Amino acid sequence: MNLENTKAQMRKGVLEFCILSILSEEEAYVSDIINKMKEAKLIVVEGTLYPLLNRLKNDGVLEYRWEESKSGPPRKYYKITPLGKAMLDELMVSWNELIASVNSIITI
Amino acid sequence: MNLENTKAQMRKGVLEFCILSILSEEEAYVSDIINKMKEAKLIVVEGTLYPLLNRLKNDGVLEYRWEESKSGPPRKYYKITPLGKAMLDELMVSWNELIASVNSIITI
DNA sequence: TTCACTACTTTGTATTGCAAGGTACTAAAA
DNA sequence: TTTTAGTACCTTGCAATACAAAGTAGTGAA
Repeated sequence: MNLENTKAQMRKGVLEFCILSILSEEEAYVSDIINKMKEAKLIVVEGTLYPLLNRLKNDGVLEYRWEESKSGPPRKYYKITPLGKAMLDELMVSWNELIASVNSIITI
Repeated sequence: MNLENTKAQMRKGVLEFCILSILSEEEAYVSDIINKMKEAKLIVVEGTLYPLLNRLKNDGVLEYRWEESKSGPPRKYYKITPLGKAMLDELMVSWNELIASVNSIITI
């Protein structure tokens, strides 16, 4: 048995979807995102997030701006692009379809 | 944008959960599983399934028996073990928690 | 100038889904 | 008998990616 592993797989599956969703509400930098995910009981760490955000930026679904901070180095604030919004809309559909699919399996 | 990729990630996340769920209902061999997943609109292929079933067997959550076939080589029929049932129960909880988590994020 | 804190970045590893190709069994066709 | 078709199981190699861990660099206080 490897419960934690399988649970982690589930969590990973919705990672991008959740991050796009968070950034569709308001700008955020990495620590903000980690905290918001944590509030929703979804643990995610720096080493995961930086490459992921970069990937999403390269895909054109996110963009960022630098902002000075009073307590340390400047921060990269990410926000969603119109293309990202479109993708989020489609992922919302996919997420609901996935729930329906899983539901149809577990209620045989 | 890389929608198909992200959708695939979501699907992967629930793969083990769905397979355990299917095998908790009745024995099945690989083609059965592929077909049942397809009915639920979840595509999965041989190359994914064989290593996965083996992994789950090694974890003690699945077991199998051979059965002769009239139309070809013998088939490996998999079914869930008591340990697998226990895991499935926990995954069911995790799945519902994940839905709640994602829900709390997308309805900010 | 040293330390603590914060933030961004990179490297290395392990997992794993999947395409593609391989082996082997049965039975029917040539 | 040999070939072909169909079915089923298995393996190899690759690419994606989450994550731990270590690195770089900015600010301000001790």
